[in-house]
Amino acid sequence: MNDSRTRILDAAEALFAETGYEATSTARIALAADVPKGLVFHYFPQKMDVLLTLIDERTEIEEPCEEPLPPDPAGALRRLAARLPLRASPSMRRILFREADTHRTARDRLTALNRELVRRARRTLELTLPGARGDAARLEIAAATFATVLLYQENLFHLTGDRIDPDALADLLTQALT
Amino acid sequence: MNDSRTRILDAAEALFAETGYEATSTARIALAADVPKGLVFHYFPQKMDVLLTLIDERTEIEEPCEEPLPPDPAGALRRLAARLPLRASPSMRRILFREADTHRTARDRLTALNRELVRRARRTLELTLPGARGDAARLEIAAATFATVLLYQENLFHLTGDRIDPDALADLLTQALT
Amino acid sequence: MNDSRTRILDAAEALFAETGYEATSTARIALAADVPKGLVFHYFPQKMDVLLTLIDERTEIEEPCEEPLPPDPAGALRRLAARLPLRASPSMRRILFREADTHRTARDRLTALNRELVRRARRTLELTLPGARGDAARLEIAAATFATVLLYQENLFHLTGDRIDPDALADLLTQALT
Amino acid sequence: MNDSRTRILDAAEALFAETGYEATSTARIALAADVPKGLVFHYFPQKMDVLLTLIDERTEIEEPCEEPLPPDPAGALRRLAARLPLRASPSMRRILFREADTHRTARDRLTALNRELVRRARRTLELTLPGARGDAARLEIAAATFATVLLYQENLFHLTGDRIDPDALADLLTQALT
DNA sequence: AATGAATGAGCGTTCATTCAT
DNA sequence: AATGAATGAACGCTCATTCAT
Repeated sequence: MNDSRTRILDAAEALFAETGYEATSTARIALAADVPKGLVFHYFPQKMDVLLTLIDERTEIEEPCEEPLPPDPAGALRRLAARLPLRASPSMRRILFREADTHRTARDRLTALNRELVRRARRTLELTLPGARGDAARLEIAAATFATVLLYQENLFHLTGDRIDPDALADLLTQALT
Repeated sequence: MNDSRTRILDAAEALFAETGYEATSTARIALAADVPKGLVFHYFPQKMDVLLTLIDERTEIEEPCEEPLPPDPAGALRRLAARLPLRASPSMRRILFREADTHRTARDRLTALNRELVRRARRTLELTLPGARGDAARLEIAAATFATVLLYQENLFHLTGDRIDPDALADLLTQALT
Repeated sequence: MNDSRTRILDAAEALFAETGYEATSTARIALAADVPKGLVFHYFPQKMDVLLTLIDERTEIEEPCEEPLPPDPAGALRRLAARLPLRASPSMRRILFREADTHRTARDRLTALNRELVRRARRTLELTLPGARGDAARLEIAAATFATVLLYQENLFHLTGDRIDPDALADLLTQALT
Repeated sequence: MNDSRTRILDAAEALFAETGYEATSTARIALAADVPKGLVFHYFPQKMDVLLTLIDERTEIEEPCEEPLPPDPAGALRRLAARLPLRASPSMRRILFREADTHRTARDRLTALNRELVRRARRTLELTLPGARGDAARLEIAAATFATVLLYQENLFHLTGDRIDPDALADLLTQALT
């Protein structure tokens, strides 16, 4: 069965997140996965394929679910934060951010994610704050700010040990727009 | 004179920014700097010393200058954004962000920058919005958000081509707190 | 049936001829033959067995046929050239020549071919030039030369695009001996 | 000094001749040369460069020396055989022949050599056998035959253990043309 | 007979680092 | 201070071969 393949991906995910793609050798991956070195290349002909497969199989941007929004804007934004449309472990997020700088596939995925996040935040605000629709520019800034903070949460936490509470940020931005 | 040393650092800065620290060999640095391979190790006994030296000599977090603040909060925040207290070339910024994830020195420098940014934003808001001092938590969120956006702006631009206008964000956050 | 076995040998023959035995992997053979990798080793327990089998089954040195010789020596030599007693495809000939340098089996086969060629040329000359039998040494040189040219013709053509016309060579050597 | 480089080339020459280029690992070369593995790549960035360098530096087609020819054609051909215009050890000749089949550089060198040999043999015969100049075709065959035998001497010897005496061949061909 | 996952030795190559000069 | 040959560990990857099914 695909036990070995999964173990290789698990090990790679952990090691890439911890030390980065370049600094992680295929031998270390095999060791951590407890498989022989050659097997890594049986499943992933090139080392890069391990990274691409991780991004492909372990980050997914969810379809927007169109269930009714909470009527209040802060509540709606809070729900967006809670259901960040990126199904990916913290490890995968770090990998995505780190490798986006040098690997197109990671960059493309991250770009798409950012775009989607902004789009949803904007839409949420438009629907729940009909009065603010007049000031499109302000609304856009708020959406982009919200997306940025959500996106870089993981990185920031790694830097400072602190997180910005998305709920509090949602409240703050809502207040700014009303 | 120290022409060679400077050329080595210049070359390393460009290469680290472009391909990352791990993927840049000392031989390539020497080649790009047009110095013999051995000379790199004359000035920097370990490859890591090149990175440390770059961070040490080419990124600097400015001392808080205590010149009088503009009286209005939005104006004061705007000035903070315009004078991001990080003296570093675009290349050095990319290096700092990229390597912060895996190299302590870069992380420490970036952590310090973030901390300083938050501190200044908080201080600015406290001084210009005396009425808001009562709600320390909200003020903190606003400061942290402002710092985060400033910090990751460069990254985001590299990803998406869009920037969040810091002035507009300053306005938005000010409004939220009043 | 033995469809797979034949396809493996066909693929190996083409690949060995094109890239050489050493530079052809069993995996490539399996791929070209459109059979699973494991099957190659089912039929040929070692990679070398593929080469040995090819030489064994696809090169054959013909038995000397003792049909009456043309009476004139040049005509007789010409017929020998026209019926080079090696039944083998162009691919197999290239394999034989190339691998003879390093693999005993190929060398043995090629040695046998050369010996047979010399033997026939000598015999032809002896029978058709009874007067020349006195000078065995010259006759031997002529026979060996004829054999060499026939043997390396293919190689030379591959190199230079030129062929030595065996008929003309037969004429020339005959004249030298009369 | 270049002691190591020479030892690497010496070792490679012997091993390539014995086992062929593909079947000779760089590790074996280093071992035989008694240098560390890494040094091979210091001098020859790619394994192929070892072969190319050998061909470049250790096979040389000499300029035709225009000293007066012996007046008799057989003597002149004999001298050509004795001074085969290829300065190359027996090892290098085997390498040249073997790798010519798959490596363009070796093929080009061998082609040039063959062409030059034929040219000289033709010229020698033309000068010493003015009467034969009328029959250019026969003269060409004789020259090509002589060149072929000289070229493949080494290979033939490896196959059969026998050599064709070039002097005797020179005599034979001369006789054929007179 | 047929399959493809598994194995580990070995390959060509890279590389940070050392060191004699 | 400056140089480039030397070094050997480690890298990504290939490969013939095995084996359970």
